[in-house]
Amino acid sequence: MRLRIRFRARQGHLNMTIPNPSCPVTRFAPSPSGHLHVGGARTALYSWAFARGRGGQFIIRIEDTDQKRSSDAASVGFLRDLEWLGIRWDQGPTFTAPDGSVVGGGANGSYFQSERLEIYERYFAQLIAAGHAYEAWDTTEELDAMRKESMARKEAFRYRFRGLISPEQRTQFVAEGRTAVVRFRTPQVAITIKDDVLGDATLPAGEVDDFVIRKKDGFPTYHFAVVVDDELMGVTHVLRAQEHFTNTAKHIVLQDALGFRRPTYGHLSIIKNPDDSKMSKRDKDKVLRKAVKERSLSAPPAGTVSTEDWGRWIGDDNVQLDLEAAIRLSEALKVALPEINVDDFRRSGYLPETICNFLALNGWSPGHDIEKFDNTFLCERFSLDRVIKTPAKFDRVKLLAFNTDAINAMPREEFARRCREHAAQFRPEFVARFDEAKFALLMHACHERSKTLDEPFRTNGFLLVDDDALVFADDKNVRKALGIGASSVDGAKSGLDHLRAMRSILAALPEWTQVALESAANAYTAEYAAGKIGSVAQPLRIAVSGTTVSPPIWDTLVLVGCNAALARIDRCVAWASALR
RNA sequence: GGCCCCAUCGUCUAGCCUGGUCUAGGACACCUCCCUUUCACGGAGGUAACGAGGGUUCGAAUCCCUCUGGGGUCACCA
Repeated sequence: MRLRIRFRARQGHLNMTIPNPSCPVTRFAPSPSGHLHVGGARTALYSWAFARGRGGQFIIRIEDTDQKRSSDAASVGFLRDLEWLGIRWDQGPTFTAPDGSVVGGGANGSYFQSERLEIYERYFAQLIAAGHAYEAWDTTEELDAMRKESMARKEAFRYRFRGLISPEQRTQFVAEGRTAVVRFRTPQVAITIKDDVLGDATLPAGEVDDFVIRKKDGFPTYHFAVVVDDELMGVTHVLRAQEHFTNTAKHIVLQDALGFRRPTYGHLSIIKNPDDSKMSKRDKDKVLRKAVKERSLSAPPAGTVSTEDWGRWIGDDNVQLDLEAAIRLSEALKVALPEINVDDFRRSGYLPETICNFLALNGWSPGHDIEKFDNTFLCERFSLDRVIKTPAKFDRVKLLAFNTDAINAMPREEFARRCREHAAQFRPEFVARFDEAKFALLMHACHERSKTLDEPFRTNGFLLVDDDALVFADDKNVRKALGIGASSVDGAKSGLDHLRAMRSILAALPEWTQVALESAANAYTAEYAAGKIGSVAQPLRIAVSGTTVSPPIWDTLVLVGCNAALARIDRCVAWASALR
């Protein structure tokens, strides 16, 4: 059995760290396809906090044994998202953080499974020599047929050892062009899984079949690689998604056959969507596929997805569109993409510390009605016995409330600084449009009413449009504020009348500042609007922003600027006059 | 379907292990009122849960059993 794969790196993997039993070693081991989603982020957070709070080590390992689905870009994305959340690894792929510090490295590398093939080979050989594993030559078609047969008998298909083949038979298979996989010869005994979250569970004998440990392409399967690497990297505690719970039996029999130690396991319940479906990294694609199907589209809308990508994507439900393409397609199809990935939440302006806090609370609680805490507190207090066993729904509304609280509690300068960083990445048009002072004013004006770092930009698009291009909303609120369609009571002035009057007053102002604007408006209001500032402010707001919602009006007027404000008022007066 | 796991307000959860202090606490959402130049924030109230049925016990959200409901898993994916 000789591998034809070239090893990319092989440094360091013989230096095995002997863990101090009092210091736990945990790991987060994503497979690099798609993006880090909130479920994975929570697993990473718990694993990190568990090790950190106990003076242990936290490892990142990239499980890229599926050549078809793994990508380097995804690996980098995972690392970036983790680092952004404040989850830093003691060992793992090296990564340069935005602040310039380097995370990762370590003596137990490589931390990419695709670079550890040589190691796995040794253990395959060990297992085969001991009679714990054997070559199996079945073709995919043969296996499918066996599965079908089992299904017809209403039984679960379980592959069993079917006796050693003769050397002649083996030669024959090779001549036919067949390639063998290696299967583990699972002992037919009951297996007890010890789990610090779910408690212990015993699988009856015969539940686990002779599963594949080495694929045709020479790569180990997940089960094999995870067992070998956890042992070699000295992992003491494995926290992972509940979908792996039954798999643990496979890992246990493998560990026993290999003479490895058993880590302590903790399986975390899944995180669900509000509609009870499983929250998955494929949810966005699911939404898009549904929309495509409903519209019976046979080709991608122009400018969204390349024909090649489209074909691949349509042909295989496991294929995910990259984010940019997904966003373009969602806009073309007019459907909203659910926020699933850490990256989605960052784009939407959520704070990493809030995400961590909220994620931690989704499945764990410190007790005593404590809800708001930081990662330091989490590390100090996190324990497996307080992890919830039941699946939880991810409540974006509550997350937003947490984010709002965190933003409101932030010092003004910090809010401005972080918004600017956000804008630099996601809203460059605002950075380009405003000078330092005006940008600061926008931040100040929006701070207390912002729920995310993105909100000052998302809600104030009117600041960017040309005066000629501003669209005035023709809705109930606008009509009411302008007095359109209403008959005058006792000769009182309408909002539109106030707007016309204020136009002249504003045009004559010696300086365009909040103080000057406000005092001029107050003076006018006292005399002509019975002191009701709202009846004057709202028409102005509509004129410069197009709607009845904007930051505080005097700030808004300064942000828009004198000339633009007057031009907009003129346009608004003309527009509203025509409405009557 | 086989196997495994789970079960408190609409949602996230505290309480359960070590039965009484639980006429079940907090948070988000929702409703009412107040504040207010819009939106948002904020303030004061309010509605709202132990899945069902059996036990055990003086006493059960807490312990046991059954049912029901939910989840996970049965790949050469992880």
